Amino acid sequence: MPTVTLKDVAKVAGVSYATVSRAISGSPEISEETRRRILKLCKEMGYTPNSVARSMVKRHTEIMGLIVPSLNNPFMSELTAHLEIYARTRGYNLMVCNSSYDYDLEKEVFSLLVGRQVDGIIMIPVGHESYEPLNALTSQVPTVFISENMKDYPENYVSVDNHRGMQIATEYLYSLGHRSILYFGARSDSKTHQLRLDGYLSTCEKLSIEPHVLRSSYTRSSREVGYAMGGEYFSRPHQETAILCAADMLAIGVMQAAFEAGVRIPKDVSLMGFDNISFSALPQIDLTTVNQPFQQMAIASVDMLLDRIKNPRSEHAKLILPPSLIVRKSCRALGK
Amino acid sequence: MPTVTLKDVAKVAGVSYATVSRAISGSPEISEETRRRILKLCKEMGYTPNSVARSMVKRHTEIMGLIVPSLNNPFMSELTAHLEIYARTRGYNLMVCNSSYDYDLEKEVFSLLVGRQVDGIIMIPVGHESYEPLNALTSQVPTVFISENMKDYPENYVSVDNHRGMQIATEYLYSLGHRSILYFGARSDSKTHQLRLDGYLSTCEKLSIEPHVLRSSYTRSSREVGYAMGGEYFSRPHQETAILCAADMLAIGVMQAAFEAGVRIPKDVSLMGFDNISFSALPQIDLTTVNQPFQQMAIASVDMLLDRIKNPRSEHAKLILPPSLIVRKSCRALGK
DNA sequence: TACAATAACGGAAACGTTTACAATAACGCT
DNA sequence: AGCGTTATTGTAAACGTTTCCGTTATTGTA
Repeated sequence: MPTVTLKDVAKVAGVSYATVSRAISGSPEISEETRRRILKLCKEMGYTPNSVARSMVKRHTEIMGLIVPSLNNPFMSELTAHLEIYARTRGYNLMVCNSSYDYDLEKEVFSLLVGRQVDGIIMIPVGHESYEPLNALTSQVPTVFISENMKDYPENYVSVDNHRGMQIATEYLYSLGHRSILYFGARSDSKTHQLRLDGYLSTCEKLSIEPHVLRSSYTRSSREVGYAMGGEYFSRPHQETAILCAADMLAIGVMQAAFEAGVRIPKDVSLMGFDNISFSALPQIDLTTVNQPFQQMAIASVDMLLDRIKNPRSEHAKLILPPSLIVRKSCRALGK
Repeated sequence: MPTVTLKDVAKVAGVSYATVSRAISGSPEISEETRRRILKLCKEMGYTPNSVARSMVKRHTEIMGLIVPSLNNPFMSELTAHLEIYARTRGYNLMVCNSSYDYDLEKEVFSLLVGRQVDGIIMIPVGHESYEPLNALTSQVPTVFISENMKDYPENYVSVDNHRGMQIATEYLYSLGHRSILYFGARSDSKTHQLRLDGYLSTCEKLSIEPHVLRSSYTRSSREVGYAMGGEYFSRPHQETAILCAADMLAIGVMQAAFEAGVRIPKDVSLMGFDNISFSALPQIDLTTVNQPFQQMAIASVDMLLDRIKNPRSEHAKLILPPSLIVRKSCRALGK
């Protein structure tokens, strides 16, 4: 409890505390002999540098803020794990905040984090129509988004190629013989979902098949939403042979609704997701989906942020990672 | 980028910066008039208090450290979410670290966090035989564990009553007519798993049925481990009518193995888990299990930590929350 | 009117570091 | 011997707050 400081060490070492500081910081302007002596003393006295004091003078904290809408969603938590682990290898700790899918809360925690003097912020934004209101915030501290961003407000972000991903998915379904494909999406106020929808729509056009879109009034792609949408859909007459969901969680909810409605997957209807969260690999779920390269995204995000911290005045950066198809058992080929 | 400080505000307000400080901190020794004037000015100038500087003089950071073995496990991530949200309502931010189930890494990040001057640490420990090696660490900063702790080294912790939970589970299976119950557990070097096993064992004895225990050589209760254990089990002759798993993730893995081995749940064998992670409610899984009250545990943990921060010299505290039975569809009653 | 009490504010120290600058010592060179 | 270098160390300022203490102005009281 009685924390030992630089001064304490200096006192018993009989040197000035600048010397002690130099010993620990690995400064060259100190003799090897005294360095060893002091380092040994530090160990003995149980000295740990106070990084708050250090941050005070160095003007940076070596802390990154992370804002996520939720941690219950495996997509977020898996990403968070990668983020934290990689950031730590680069000497940064993560201060994590839930925005709970709340737009105001998101802004609030953002400000909170800049007050905390984080060196930068990584943010998985809740769905926004526009990023404009965030600009006042992001000008305060280097920020990178994980997810697409509005074109009219270029910012730094890394993302999977959502448009391409849905194209891949749609084409896959088409190649299986499906001509009537229903798209299940959340409300499109998020750029991510807009791009996914566009990917589907444009591919339909290219393939000359008619698009069918069902969009939830909710903005979140949760299991509950998928369950509700699926329930309603299956309770009415329907003729689509495949359902393409904007997110795995949605698909898992749909699967649940299908199960309860007695429609079998993939026998009666094929089902695809997007994200490739770990649970979609469960044999009971076994969802064919589009992969997001989580770890790559995490690494790219912190690298990008690091870059912007070093070089805040640089051009806005973006990195769009390629998605890939993960074939499992939730889709079947249509006999003619 | 040119951050505005107290002094800047003071300068344009024409007061000393002590006055500005008083205005924001809500000190009584300032006139309402100047306070309003200064607060308005702060808004205009976009001043945000530097909490690093504040921490420097106040000697606390209002930051809690959180150490978890993993975030991929829904048990951890759900808990983490609750922890963060509740801590924030109490004015604390969370610095999250993965120990990656690595004993040495756990100690390393612990030290890292105390260097960061966190006011306290909440820790979900990787399984330990003994907490003794941690004592050197926990003496440095108030710590509360989530999970049972060694009896010989009393520490602060909150936990679900693991013993009682397994007792409930075993009795439930018994009440369904099962007399031959297999216990699937991870290697027992964690107190949690020890207590769960004991709960099973003692209940077997009470009920006069013979216990059957299969323990993994791995310490983690992951889906992969459950899958491997289940695969091996189902590939040999077996006669147990029910399998009781030490954790939901384990059970989900077993379920996968059962599926592939052609054994149907609950028709051929009943299956129970422990934890009640959100995914166990999926209709495709629908696992009967024992509930851990996540939110209660989260709230209790930060309250307990807050308490110890205020009062470091107090008695060690512990809180054991009652588990409850969650009946779903993975167990069936045995006809005689 | 004089004086004590109080309200409002300013000055300055302190928190534990880093670092620019100054100081000293040791050394090599001419 | 004197001087410039260099290596090593010390001194002190700075980072942005909070807070103790002192000062001034204002008010109330006798």
